[in-house]
Amino acid sequence: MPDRKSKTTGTLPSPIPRRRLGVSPCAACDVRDSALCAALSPIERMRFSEGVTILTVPAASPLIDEGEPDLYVFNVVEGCLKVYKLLSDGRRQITGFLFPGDFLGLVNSADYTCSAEAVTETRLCRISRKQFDAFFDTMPSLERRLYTFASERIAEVQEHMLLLGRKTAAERLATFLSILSRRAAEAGRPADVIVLPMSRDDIADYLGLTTETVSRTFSKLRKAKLISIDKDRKIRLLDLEKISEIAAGS
Amino acid sequence: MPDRKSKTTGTLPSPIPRRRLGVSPCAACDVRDSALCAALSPIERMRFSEGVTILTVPAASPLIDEGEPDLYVFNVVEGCLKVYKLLSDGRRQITGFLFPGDFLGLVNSADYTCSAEAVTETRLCRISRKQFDAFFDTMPSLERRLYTFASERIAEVQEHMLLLGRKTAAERLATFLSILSRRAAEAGRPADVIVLPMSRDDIADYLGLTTETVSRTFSKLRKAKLISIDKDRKIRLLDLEKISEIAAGS
DNA sequence: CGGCTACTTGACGACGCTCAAGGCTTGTGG
DNA sequence: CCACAAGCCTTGAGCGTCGTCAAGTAGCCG
Repeated sequence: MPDRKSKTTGTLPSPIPRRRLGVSPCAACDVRDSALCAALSPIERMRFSEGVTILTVPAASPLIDEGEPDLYVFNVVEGCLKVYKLLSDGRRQITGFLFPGDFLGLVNSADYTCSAEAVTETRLCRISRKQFDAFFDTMPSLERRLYTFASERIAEVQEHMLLLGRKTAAERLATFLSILSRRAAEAGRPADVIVLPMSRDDIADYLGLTTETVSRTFSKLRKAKLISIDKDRKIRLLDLEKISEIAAGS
Repeated sequence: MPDRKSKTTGTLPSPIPRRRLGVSPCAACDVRDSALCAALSPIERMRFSEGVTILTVPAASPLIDEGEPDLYVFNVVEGCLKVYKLLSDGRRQITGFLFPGDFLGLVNSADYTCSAEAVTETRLCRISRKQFDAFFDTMPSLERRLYTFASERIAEVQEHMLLLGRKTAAERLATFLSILSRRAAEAGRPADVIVLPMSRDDIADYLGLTTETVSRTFSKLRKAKLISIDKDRKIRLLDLEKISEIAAGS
């Protein structure tokens, strides 16, 4: 317990200074208009921000472990997280990757139902579950938005269940690339260039495959001239339409 | 569209008479204390019930189709539904089975994101999405409970993603049996006897397997003396502990 | 009784996994 | 600046689990 705590919260550098200055950390937040907090009025956001701590988690560091008490919820401000479940023998299923604007804490139970770990260095804003829940009573718009997030999340995981249960390796990877392409476009970046922050291992555990199969399938897509693979895990989508078709099950 | 409507709502027998009698259909509802409606006060329930229609869907009849406008939400009163997604070539993933007390409509988007079909003859209470949403504004407890349902649902599908992505056939089936056993116990029935309302095909599409594999795996569990298979899809769990162990990944 | 559907079982094959080796990049220390 | 180690990724060979195809059985209903 003590060493775990040092691992998860060991690197909280700047938040207190910021608050001491009387400036809400939310004021300069990059994701405040897309994240959960977009539901808050300026005054509400001010109140909200009093409970908020900004923390930075280095790449490959654990943030939460399944089974631990659900003490905090998080907004991702910058970077990338992976959320996953483990079997006792080490088999792992990554249930999702979280990017800026995403909320970690939709499942509200006594203990965390998943583990989470930083993929790249990740900046988060954190608030205690207790405080967060308390805001509900006075801010119905927050609860509404939280429900909207949960609803969208359920739609997403339904798609992912279809992928895991019924799609081939090529279809899975094509789906993965399509999703990231769409997210890139939504973030205002080009839809045909994708930077993968995560390793082949992570992709495999997200898609229910092995590293080797992911690697082979990348090669297959490359040889079919559907993608090109640059340095630094950068993928160029050469035929977005065809990739979408494969993703949908040809 | 017209013929679909006749299929989904073609068998609506009793609701209007009931309302005419001035008796809320909720008054005699079997699931009103476990379903979403448990969040409502008697007065609220009265108001709520004015918008409610009870309908009965025969076994194997479609209720909603993915892509159709999201016009209604449902509570299952009696029976069993399957909710699923299809690929264009017919591959199917059942994302869940719904039983009495379960809510159909957690995903709130313009169109249905899944199809649903009755497994056995199913009694449902239906309300228009529009009316349902309108209740939120005046009944915060309803929204709170809806969020609770969504939260629990997300926890469930995370488990199911682990199953689909990482578990073996035997582990999947053992997990399925464990879940149904727990539900039976929660409903006050013995935990070691399970009646499967759904076909082997449905189980296969829920677990990401084929009928044949499901059948073979049932046989394997039977030969290992972990279960016995009676008539009428009745399964006796002979070693609940061992089944749970297998479900968890041995 | 015949036909239908659901389920079971067998034989075979394929897709993806396991095991293994090798290449490439990155960081570190001599 | 280079040598070396450690990861990460790729590729190959062989295997196994589960899918496919097919036949057979059992229960149900007209």
